[in-house]
Amino acid sequence: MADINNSAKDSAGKAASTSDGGAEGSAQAAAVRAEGPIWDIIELLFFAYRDFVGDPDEVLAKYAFGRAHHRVLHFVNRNPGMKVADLLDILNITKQSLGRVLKQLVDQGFVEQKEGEQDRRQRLLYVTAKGENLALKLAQLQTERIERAFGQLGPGSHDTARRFLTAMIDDDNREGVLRLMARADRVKKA
Amino acid sequence: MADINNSAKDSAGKAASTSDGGAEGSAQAAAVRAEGPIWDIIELLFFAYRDFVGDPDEVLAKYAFGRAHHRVLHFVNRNPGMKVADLLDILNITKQSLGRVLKQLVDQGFVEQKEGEQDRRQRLLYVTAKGENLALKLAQLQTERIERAFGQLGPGSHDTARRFLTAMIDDDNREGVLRLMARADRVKKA
DNA sequence: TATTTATGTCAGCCATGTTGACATATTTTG
DNA sequence: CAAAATATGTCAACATGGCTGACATAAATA
Repeated sequence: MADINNSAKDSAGKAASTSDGGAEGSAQAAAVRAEGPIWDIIELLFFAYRDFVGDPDEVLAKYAFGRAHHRVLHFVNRNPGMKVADLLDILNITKQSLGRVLKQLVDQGFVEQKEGEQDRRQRLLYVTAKGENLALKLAQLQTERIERAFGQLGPGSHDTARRFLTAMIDDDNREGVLRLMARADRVKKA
Repeated sequence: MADINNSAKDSAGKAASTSDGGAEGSAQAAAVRAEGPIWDIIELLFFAYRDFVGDPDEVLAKYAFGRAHHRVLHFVNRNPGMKVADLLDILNITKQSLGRVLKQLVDQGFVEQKEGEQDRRQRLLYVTAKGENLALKLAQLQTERIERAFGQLGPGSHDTARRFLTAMIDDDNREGVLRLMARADRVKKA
């Protein structure tokens, strides 16, 4: 409630919404809406994401790294042995852009590249111990925020958050993302 | 900048309270987890947000605008009559950075500035009809994605998404954001 | 052998963030 | 009222991290 559905209904105050009358939830989603932007989610995504990615910034600054380094470090840590081309696909940037930050990470000993065994053209990417350390430190900051959020919400919030975010991904990309994540978990376990 | 206040402490859920027995919520979050990053949410936030902000890009490109323009246009549309200083606070950028994109939006007739009535130093910001048009077009794209997501999830998903995202905002920023959003809704209705 | 593939690199452009210094008009204050 | 504070704008310079285009190299593959 709070906003949208210009249906003249009021909403006023009521900040974080407590339990809310359950009735309108379904009616609103299926029938009532259908007109006017969903301002609350649009704006909350902006603010939530801003704070979420803001956490690691101070730490990164100490290494003279930016968010680009963070993204690279994150995915290499999560997918050890990945190809440069895979990383490019995930990040959706050009190899020139990647090259810059990757070179810094390699030069400073956070990431290393190993020649592929079957295909020696490949430079498979791995984090060093130092790199894993930093990746974990950054992930921990973000995890604390997520846990604070889950702590404020009820049980099952992890699952609903995951389902919501998953549904927000491009239809023709969702499977790929989920496969990537599943594979990362598998590899990490080994 | 921006920065957080983290500190791993605080969790006492207030503000978003769940309505039901909060006991298990906190127990689960505090006791059961407590080790290892929450990789899935971290990564899903990355991918979901990437697709979410990616939608408007094509449209913006037609006007030779970028995401910076989008953000300005969005908040001015949502908060007509806001001061430049307010916008700077929300966007968390310098006035020089804002100045560039704002000037373009004004020059091209998407935003206009009016002298404040009580305080004539202020340049209050308003979208023009043209500006509102574009803002709505962009918001509509994002709304469609959100609706697709809600359609895939059950009823009540709007509410749970809102609560999750709200809880992800900095503790010492949440109230301000909610106040801003509530005020925007009020003004729009008038 | 010829071609394609995986990767890297040089050079330069663009968008958008930053700092610092300063200008101008207006409001507030001592 | 004069002085200080405030709201905004602007000039100049710089950093980061995107981009394109062109080209180089080694290795796999046809």
